[in-house]
Amino acid sequence: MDTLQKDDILKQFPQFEQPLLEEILSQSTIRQVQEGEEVLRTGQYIRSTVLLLSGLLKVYREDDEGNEFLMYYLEPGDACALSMMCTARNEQSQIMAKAVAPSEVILIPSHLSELWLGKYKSWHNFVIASYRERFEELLQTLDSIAFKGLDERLLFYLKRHVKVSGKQVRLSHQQIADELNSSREVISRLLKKLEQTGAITLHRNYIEVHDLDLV
Amino acid sequence: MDTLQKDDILKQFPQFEQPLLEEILSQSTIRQVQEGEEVLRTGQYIRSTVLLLSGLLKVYREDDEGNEFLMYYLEPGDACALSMMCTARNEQSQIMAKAVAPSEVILIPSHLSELWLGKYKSWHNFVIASYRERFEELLQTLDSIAFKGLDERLLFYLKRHVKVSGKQVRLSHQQIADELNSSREVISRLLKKLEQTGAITLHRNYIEVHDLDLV
DNA sequence: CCCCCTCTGTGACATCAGTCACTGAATGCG
DNA sequence: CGCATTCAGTGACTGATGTCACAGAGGGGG
Repeated sequence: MDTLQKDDILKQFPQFEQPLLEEILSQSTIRQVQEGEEVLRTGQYIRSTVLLLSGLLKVYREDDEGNEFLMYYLEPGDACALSMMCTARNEQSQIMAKAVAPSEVILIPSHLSELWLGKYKSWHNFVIASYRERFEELLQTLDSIAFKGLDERLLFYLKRHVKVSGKQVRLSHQQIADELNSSREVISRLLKKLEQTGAITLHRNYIEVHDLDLV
Repeated sequence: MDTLQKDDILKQFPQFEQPLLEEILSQSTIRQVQEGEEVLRTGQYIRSTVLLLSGLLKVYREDDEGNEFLMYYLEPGDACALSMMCTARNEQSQIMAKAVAPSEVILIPSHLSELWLGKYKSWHNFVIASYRERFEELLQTLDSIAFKGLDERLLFYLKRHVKVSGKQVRLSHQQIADELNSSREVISRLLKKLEQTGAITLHRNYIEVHDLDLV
């Protein structure tokens, strides 16, 4: 069992040094997360760094009235950059993370992830790279909200979704509307227009994507 | 002169260890920046980590059509987190940074700032803290764009401006509109409304802020 | 002191997005 | 099979923001 887990981790995090992998195996816990389950909540204290072993997480922001918008997805091999930062100062999460598929996450106690920064070069590089990648993705999201109309944002959203989970987008219009902080009717109309261009085909509860770059 | 500079640095970065300060003094360059001058440009390769010694920088995003929006301000003692991250991989800047007042910046060659992460605990903490603070500010900006109407965003903008440069806001309506990616007429109207509540008084080329929390 | 240029104020209108009200279609369950 | 529930489609309306056109105010330089 242990060796199996080790292989799993190795596969997703091939860049880690051998001794680091050993430490991860012996010191961290692996948690199974169901689809729809929350991994991080806004306001929660963070005591672990979160690495994703399998599945898919969405990281999003939620305001006081329950509005939300998607920041980015985390795929196997990714880490929640925010959980690394909060960790260092024992602070509260500013974001929500929820499994959109059954997932396995590795929880590394804060003090270790902190310690490893100095101890393992590969860990240090991984943390810096994670910060940077998330920051960049966040900037892209920000751009699309700040500069683009809903039609382009929808395209951007669909492209990203296709990238992480394929051309069968299994989402209702309502779910999409939520993640874009919009309303169902509006999304329905825009999707209809997209269908008319031939880029997608609409079905109940899922969308078949053909080619979004045509548009 | 050297000792004067050292005192200056000490004053803004009291958390740095003595040997680190020595290295900064001997290895980095200090650059005077005029008001309006660009410190970082989108697309530019970054070879230095940027620390702000005096003055004020605004960090913002610009799209292909010249639209912009403000991400946050950097004050003396702050660092450009993005310049730290790009640095590590010799990558291109994703953002713009411009002096909004005459400023002095410290430019630290990338390889040193990288090296110091392992060498100086205080540097390491500083870098992590910078990442985190910028990320949080960016999230706030994002929230206001995603969830709030222009009226609230304007309030948020004014509050932030007051915090970094006082209650005499020396900006034209046009400049504010640019930083919020809006248009002058709209900002004029909203400011007028604010004036009617007594929160501010409008003048040519500047706004006198009384109390923004009244609103 | 006058002229010009920039900044500001304001009404009319256009456009995008959100809301409401309703219909019909697909699915699943008893 | 039939009903209930969820999902999707659509027209009418509203409100916020952006655009256009223009007027007036303030300040600085010749």
